[in-house]
Amino acid sequence: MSSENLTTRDRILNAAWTLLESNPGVAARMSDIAKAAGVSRQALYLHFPNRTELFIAVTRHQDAVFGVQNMLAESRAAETGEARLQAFITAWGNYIPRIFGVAKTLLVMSETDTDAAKAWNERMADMREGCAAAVAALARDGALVMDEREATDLLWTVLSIPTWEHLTRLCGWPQELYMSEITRLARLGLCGRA
Amino acid sequence: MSSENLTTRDRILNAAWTLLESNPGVAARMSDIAKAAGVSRQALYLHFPNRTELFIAVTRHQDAVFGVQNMLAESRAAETGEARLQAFITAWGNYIPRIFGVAKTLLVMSETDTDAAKAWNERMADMREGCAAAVAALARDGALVMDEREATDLLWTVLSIPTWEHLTRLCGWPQELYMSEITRLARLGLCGRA
DNA sequence: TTCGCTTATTTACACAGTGTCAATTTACAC
DNA sequence: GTGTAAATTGACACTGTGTAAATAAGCGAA
Repeated sequence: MSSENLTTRDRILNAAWTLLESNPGVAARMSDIAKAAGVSRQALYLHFPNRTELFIAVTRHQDAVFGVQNMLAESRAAETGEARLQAFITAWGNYIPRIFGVAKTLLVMSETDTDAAKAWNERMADMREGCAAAVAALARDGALVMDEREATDLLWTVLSIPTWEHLTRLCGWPQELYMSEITRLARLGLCGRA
Repeated sequence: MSSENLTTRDRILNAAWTLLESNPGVAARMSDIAKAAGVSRQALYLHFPNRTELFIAVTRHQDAVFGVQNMLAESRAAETGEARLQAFITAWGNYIPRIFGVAKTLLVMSETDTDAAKAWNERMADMREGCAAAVAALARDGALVMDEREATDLLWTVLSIPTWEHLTRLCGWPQELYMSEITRLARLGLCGRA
């Protein structure tokens, strides 16, 4: 997080990012973000209308920095349905830990803040698209043992952020174990075999 | 929710229960609870030290009213591991919708409130006991295709409240579909066959 | 240099909601 | 009646968000 030669806006985004990541689910205070960015609290409001919009901007910033689109390109290129499922799980499953802190905060805020909910839902709808595409590819191959719509819902749920949090944070699973078990579970659930 | 002939404490608990259930995840305001209970806001502090403790008391109240213990008795009585798993999933899976509103609120508060987190974790630890017992019964029967500890974690996650919320609230699955698919997924994941 | 524009700072304040306190009332038991 | 517990009333401190106004600093253009 080099803070030289950055616009004030970017320094604010980086400060918020760091704070959210260091305390997932807890909405950092505007004054703390300002202090971390080396800026007055009021300056935050010069760049973002309110705290929620600032946090939403951080998620967009993350997506831009990480290049989500490239990330999912491999998944789209896969030949068979099974390969596509595998690629999608790999891409998304390894993306979660990078965005977890900010995402969790937005998820918690969604409960009480409609703007946060809207941004969160859009993000999750995008993710669901990826699930639907993988499921459709499986169906095309005749590998799907259940209804396509329900299969998408199931995959969407198995790959959800709360599921990742439960297994890695609560159960203490290392990321590799999460990946292998989630992959096994998804294959079993959708195709009836691992 | 008959409100006659009840102690003030119980009227407060019922009012909080109703409010939390009607808006899951949103911590009702003390003034709203007081109004709903037909009592002054300050009266709440005569019976509960603070809002968190009030909400925790509501969950205990729910457990008492519903009789969780009886609920799990059938599960404990089952002969085979498969029967035990089935009974546990049935009992817990059908318990979730009854407690969801309050539980969700406590879960959200857990993020920022250590007392709420403590109460929530204890509750979830109890639930995990049930998972562990079912898994142990499966292992005794030689029906388990994976490590016992990991199997417990997996079942615990599949049966978690966020998973229920995702499938029934976000995906719109009716409770019956949730029950059948979760049962299938658990059997597949733990035993390798449905 | 000076003007004008943009950006940021400082200080102040309104507002919501929790939790605390003290004084007072209500109601019931003895 | 008197005493005691439960509840009410009204006030206040505290935290944190968002708004507002006045001021300062930097910078390009005339």
